[in-house]
Amino acid sequence: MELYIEQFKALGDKTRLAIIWLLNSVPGDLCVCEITDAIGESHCNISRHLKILKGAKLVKEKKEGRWVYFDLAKPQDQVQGYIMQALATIPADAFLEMAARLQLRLSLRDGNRCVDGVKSNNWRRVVNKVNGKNDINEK
Amino acid sequence: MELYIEQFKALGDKTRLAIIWLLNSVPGDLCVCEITDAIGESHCNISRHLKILKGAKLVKEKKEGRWVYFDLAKPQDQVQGYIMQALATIPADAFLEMAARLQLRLSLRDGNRCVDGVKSNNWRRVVNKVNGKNDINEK
DNA sequence: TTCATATATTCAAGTTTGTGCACATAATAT
DNA sequence: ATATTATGTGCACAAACTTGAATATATGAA
Repeated sequence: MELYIEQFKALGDKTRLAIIWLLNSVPGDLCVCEITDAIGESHCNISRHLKILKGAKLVKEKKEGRWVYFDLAKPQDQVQGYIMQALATIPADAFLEMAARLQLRLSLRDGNRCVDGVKSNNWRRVVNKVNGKNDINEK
Repeated sequence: MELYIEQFKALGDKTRLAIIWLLNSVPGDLCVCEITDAIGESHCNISRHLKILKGAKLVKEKKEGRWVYFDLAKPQDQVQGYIMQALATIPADAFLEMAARLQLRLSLRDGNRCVDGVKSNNWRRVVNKVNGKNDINEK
């Protein structure tokens, strides 16, 4: 019961729902800095939100040296199973720009692993290149 | 998107989750005062929580004179469908006492409609009678 | 070792939320 | 009309939440 409340509370936030949606949009896991650049918020904020999601057992983390990868957690019971299904069903409408930024960010990976920190030079370069063609990531 | 956030936020509260559970535990609808007596909080608080749930389109209301009945809302899309399924799956464990109070409260109905206000004399009477036998509703 | 970097945490605002109290509204009864 | 009753709302305040800035931790590189 307490866990359900914690889970619903964790999901009642724009940034955290965005994180969940990002994790649903890829087959594997995502690095903290990839999530940060895709959403475009400060890294400390993303870190905090990830901690809340982890506390609610909605995501699980895997450490690889300095990098920390997050993925959706396996449902602990039937209730959470339905919650995860609901989350997987959320349409892309409100997340199109963010989804494009994530794909761009994932193109920087090497051997399917993240090799760029938050707001790296590589990231700035590809963003600028894409911005020259269309207005992705434009405010 | 905003609606999903509002729905998750609405569900991230102990009292509101209790209200949803009560509505799931009966085939029909429930009167405000029945919900209030079953949960055992102040009527104004229950009223406010119901307003929040209604704003999130999780419950719908039906007015009958002075009495206002609430019921679970029909899902507006597939996401809410899964959310409602999750809610319907929440186990009774944490709500046993409350469920017993609701059944007792519903026994006061006349013609399947509520005829007693919050903390009525009838309610006090049946609660005292039951308390004489076991410790339901005991603090 | 020292430095750089990915991530986490502490602190201090500012904001939101939950609740008790009193009062307001609306519908019924007398 | 007045009284009663079921429900809703405004106010005030405490608790919880969100966030930016700075700082800390931890891992790897040189």
